[in-house]
Amino acid sequence: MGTQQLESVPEPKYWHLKTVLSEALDSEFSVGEILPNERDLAARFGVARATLRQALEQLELEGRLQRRRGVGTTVAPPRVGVAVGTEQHAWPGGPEDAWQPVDCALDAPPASVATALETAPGEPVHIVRRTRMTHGQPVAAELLYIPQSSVPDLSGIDAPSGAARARAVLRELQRLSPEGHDNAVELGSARADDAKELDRLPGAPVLIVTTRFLAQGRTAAVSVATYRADTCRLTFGDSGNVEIHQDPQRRAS
Amino acid sequence: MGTQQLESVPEPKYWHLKTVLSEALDSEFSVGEILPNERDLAARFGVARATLRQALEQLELEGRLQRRRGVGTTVAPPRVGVAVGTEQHAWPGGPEDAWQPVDCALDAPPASVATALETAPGEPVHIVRRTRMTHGQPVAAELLYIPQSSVPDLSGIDAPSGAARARAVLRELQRLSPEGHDNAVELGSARADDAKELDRLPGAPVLIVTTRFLAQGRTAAVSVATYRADTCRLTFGDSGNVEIHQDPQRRAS
DNA sequence: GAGTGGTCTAGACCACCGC
DNA sequence: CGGTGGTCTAGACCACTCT
Repeated sequence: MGTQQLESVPEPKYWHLKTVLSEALDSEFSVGEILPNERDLAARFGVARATLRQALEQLELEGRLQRRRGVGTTVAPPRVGVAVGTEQHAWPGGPEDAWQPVDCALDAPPASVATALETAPGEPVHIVRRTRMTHGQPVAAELLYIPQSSVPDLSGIDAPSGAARARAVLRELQRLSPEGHDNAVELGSARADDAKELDRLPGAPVLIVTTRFLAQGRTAAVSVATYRADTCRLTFGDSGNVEIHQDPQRRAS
Repeated sequence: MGTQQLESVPEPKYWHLKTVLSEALDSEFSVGEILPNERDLAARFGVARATLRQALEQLELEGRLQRRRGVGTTVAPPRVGVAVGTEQHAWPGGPEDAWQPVDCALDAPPASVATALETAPGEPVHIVRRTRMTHGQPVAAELLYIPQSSVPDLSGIDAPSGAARARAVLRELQRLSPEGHDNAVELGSARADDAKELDRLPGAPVLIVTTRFLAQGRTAAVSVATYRADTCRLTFGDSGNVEIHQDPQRRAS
């Protein structure tokens, strides 16, 4: 055997590519800059386009790149921190609520939500659609499930649907006395309708935050929010509003 | 043109495939069951293997499937809920700590961690490696960064490294009075070493939980934990230990 | 050794964007 | 209309696991 084994543990090409590109991004590119197109990049590295794309996909997953069909691949800005589970998000419709109501309907929720709400399967509940913006960009789409028993005094509302009715439902929900909430975070892929609102393609990776809102000893509402995984870092501030900004003289009073 | 357009809005094949497979998983398969191999499945649906794999990848991302090289594709069990940011995880080395110390070293942390710890760039800190198990399976790997100033009385410890030293460092860390902590969650891909510990391939999707532990008005330690995104659902219990178990007679005293 | 999923190639065409 | 990323094909070989 005159040939020599170049790598005893050969790492995949796309993995090596990803490393090389990642270092190039750090040193030779700045945020917003446009990369060469995929065909050129593939040729430059001597690999098939599919292999290059595998590397780009991972870098996009990690929030390093942003790719848009018909436009090109750009260097992504650092992920934005989005507060979840604090006052900002504490109770739907509250004064510091970061969500914008979009629509409202009355329909049967998914089985898993019905279980959490302790409603009968197929029993219709209020479904409020909301979106959340940060820095002018949509970062999350939400479905808020509110059983009719949580907002009993809704008879006087004339708006049958739309944002006006959504606001009315949230206002009624405010009358309950909050007893807390809990969250769960998991990875998912964007449904077609969420993808549209988030300005992404269907199937894009998203962080799904499920929140149960508690009042009067039971679950008063359930929220299923899908956040763009490429651009968002979800923050859970359990220790007050601690800022990371460099401000060495800052001190609690 | 005698041909007829089958779909005026043609959704991608892999997307349709994913839907069909997802429904089949619900109705015709049970947890742990082995699916036909990729070549057979692709032939059965009349698509290339790469296209089928695109659908399988998404289903794996959503936690519906589990694929293992050399073995096959199986139906995944529901994601396990993993408590983060509660007493279970509150302070490293505490009585209800879910983590197992593995190793300990003294080295310079990444720049971002150094900033959070307010240490000089390049200044070595204790780096404790830990793993977290649930139901006998590894679900997370962690690097805990502890500045030397947080554990000043470590001179009497003889173990220079290894799990014994890790436990000693954690014990010293316990002497500080905790003032809280905050978390951030984002999507990432597994580094080679983490992937090995998590029994996954490098690049597998992971949920990265960054935790700052506060004591004496400063950041006493920083934890960077990578959770398997396919099998884990991270839970943040902000409302006490509310159980989901059906127990209608349960009531707070 | 047989069978599985993982990687890689060299093409092709499509959907979308901006000019 | 030209250029971009997104989808898809039909192969090939490799790394791994199990028997």
